[in-house]
Amino acid sequence: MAQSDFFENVYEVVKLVPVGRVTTYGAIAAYLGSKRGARMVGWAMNNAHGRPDVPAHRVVNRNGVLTGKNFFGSSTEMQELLEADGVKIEGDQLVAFKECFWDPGIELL
DNA sequence: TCACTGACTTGGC
DNA sequence: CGCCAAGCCAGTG
Repeated sequence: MAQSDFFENVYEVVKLVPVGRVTTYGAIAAYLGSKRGARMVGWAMNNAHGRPDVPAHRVVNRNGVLTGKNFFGSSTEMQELLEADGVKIEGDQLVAFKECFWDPGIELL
């Protein structure tokens, strides 16, 4: 395994996120079986930098805020990528986040 | 081997 | 309504 099955699992879920949709750390963590393990998802995203196939910009916190935008090349790069996907951002926060939310535990069910 | 940290979440004050 | 503290999992020092 590259890093861990946990990380690989997170990558696959994020890669499965359709364009124009977003998911949350908690949703992925819950999908993996660890609701509180949302932190690990963020950690996986950090490792995701070596995975260009993993659109980490489509992963936000439960509030729909681009928490990890600072981890990107530019603080606005995450927002630009999301807007390019067709998502609207306002004040580092997702607009109509509920409508754009993509839950793997439901969509992939 | 133990301890700390971290892109979160939830609850309490 | 806003801030603080605790919990969880895995990786790195």
